[in-house]
Amino acid sequence: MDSANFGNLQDFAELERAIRWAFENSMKGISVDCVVFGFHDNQLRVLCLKVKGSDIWSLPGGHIQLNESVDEAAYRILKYRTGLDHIYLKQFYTFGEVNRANVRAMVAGLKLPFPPEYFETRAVSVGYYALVEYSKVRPVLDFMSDDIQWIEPDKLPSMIFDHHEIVATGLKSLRAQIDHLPIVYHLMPDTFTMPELQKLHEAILGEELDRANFQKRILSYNILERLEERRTGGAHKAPFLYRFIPEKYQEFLRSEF
Amino acid sequence: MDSANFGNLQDFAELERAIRWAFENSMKGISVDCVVFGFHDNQLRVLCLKVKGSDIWSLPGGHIQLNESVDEAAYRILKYRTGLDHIYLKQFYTFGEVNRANVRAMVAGLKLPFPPEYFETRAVSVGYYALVEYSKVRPVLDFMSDDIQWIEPDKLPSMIFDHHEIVATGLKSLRAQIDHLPIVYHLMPDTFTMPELQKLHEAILGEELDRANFQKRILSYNILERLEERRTGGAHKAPFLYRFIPEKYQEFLRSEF
DNA sequence: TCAAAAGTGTTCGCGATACACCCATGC
DNA sequence: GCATGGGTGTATCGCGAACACTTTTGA
Repeated sequence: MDSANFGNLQDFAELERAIRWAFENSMKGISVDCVVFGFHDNQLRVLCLKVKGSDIWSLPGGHIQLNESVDEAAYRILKYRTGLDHIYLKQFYTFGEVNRANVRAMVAGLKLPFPPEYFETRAVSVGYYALVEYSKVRPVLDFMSDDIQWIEPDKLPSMIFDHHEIVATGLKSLRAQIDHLPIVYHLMPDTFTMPELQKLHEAILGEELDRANFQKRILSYNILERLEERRTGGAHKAPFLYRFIPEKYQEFLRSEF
Repeated sequence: MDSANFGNLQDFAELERAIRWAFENSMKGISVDCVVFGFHDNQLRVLCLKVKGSDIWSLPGGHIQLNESVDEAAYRILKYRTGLDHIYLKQFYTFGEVNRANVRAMVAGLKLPFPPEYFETRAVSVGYYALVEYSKVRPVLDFMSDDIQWIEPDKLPSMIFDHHEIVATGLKSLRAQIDHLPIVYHLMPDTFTMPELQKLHEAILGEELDRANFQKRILSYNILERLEERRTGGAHKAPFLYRFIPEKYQEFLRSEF
């Protein structure tokens, strides 16, 4: 085994080996938590895991292995949870309150075959937010989680530790970014219409935008290609389909800094 | 002893006790590093420590005690180094590359009376930047440092680990902040002239600003009080003295968000 | 034919920029 | 008096907000 992966474990012995491996090959007292944003039904949503045998939910997260950077840990955890590579990922804040995450207290009643030292009484967590295309994600459960859902940030259920605050802070960072960077193309399917893109921006910002001005602003970035096709089916004028041009996007980023 | 403090130690035995105490009462594998900005001689400067017995410099930093948050650790370290309380402090990034900080390798030749486990082969560091008033700081040396200097960010000497990158990233964050927040009042003395404030902004941004427009923009924030006095002595019209009004500043912050 | 929604053009106002002009001070 | 630099006013430009008008589509 060369990476912490608790999925598809055949039996308890194998699970125990995996946990032991993770303990021995990970940094202590520090972890990574990810706010994974997706867009579905005109709503911005966050990927949440239900902690097995409880009504508490958590964000996908995990420890940092000794042989990987913090960024790499975030990528690995996301690949494990979503099946996606090359995700847009951004570190936004590190959470370090003394009592924010007492794992040892949390697992105390579970009668696990490990000494208490395996679990931390305190951990600092580096928060990342990810932008993923909802339809491409195949959420993965494991021995710690018995449900996984896309939930709107303002309708979160009871969350473990300070994960509620982590989502709030991550959303704030995303909002601050979107004002001057068209990063949201990571959240859209390959082709989309201008009204669809506008709905995404509105969902992130939590406010309505002017149609005409939105269109002009986005097109002025010169990172979109208008296709010949249109999206038919609505009882109205068929909107054009657009596609992001990654090379132009890179060019735009360079011109900004 | 209730906090890590290596200053004014009477003898080696006491120093040894202090190090042992810090080892036993601190989180492992994680630390805090601070980019302390000051303004002097019309130059933005960063507080740097020279590592004892070497030509390598470092930023003020340290470990996080078990009973304090990461923010509190940063405040404690800064108070220890500068003597200042109530410093403006902002977390800006967490540095987590695998090989960024191998303390064990660094101290290997020093023949210290501690087993290797006392020193980390890997540490993640949470970066903070601080804004302080140069003239009020009384820099403090200790057993790890034999010089302390205010150095311009683009004239840094050889720095330990990735501290060069930490300064660069911190400066970038400060620049991004200053565009829409007049936070720099923490860097100025109680009273100052408009040209002096402009020099500070120019030093941070690395570019010249228009005098008239700068004045109008700053005054439009309504956080400055113009005093009756003027700064005399120059071979030219005597400029007005100004003072920041903390209450108005707080009011401005609230109106922005 | 009509309602709904997309596409496009025009106007307005504010804020940033550039720059002009006057004022005070030491040499 | 004059060079230097501070204080203030004004013209202009660009961008975003607001909104009107046209076009297309399914029902």
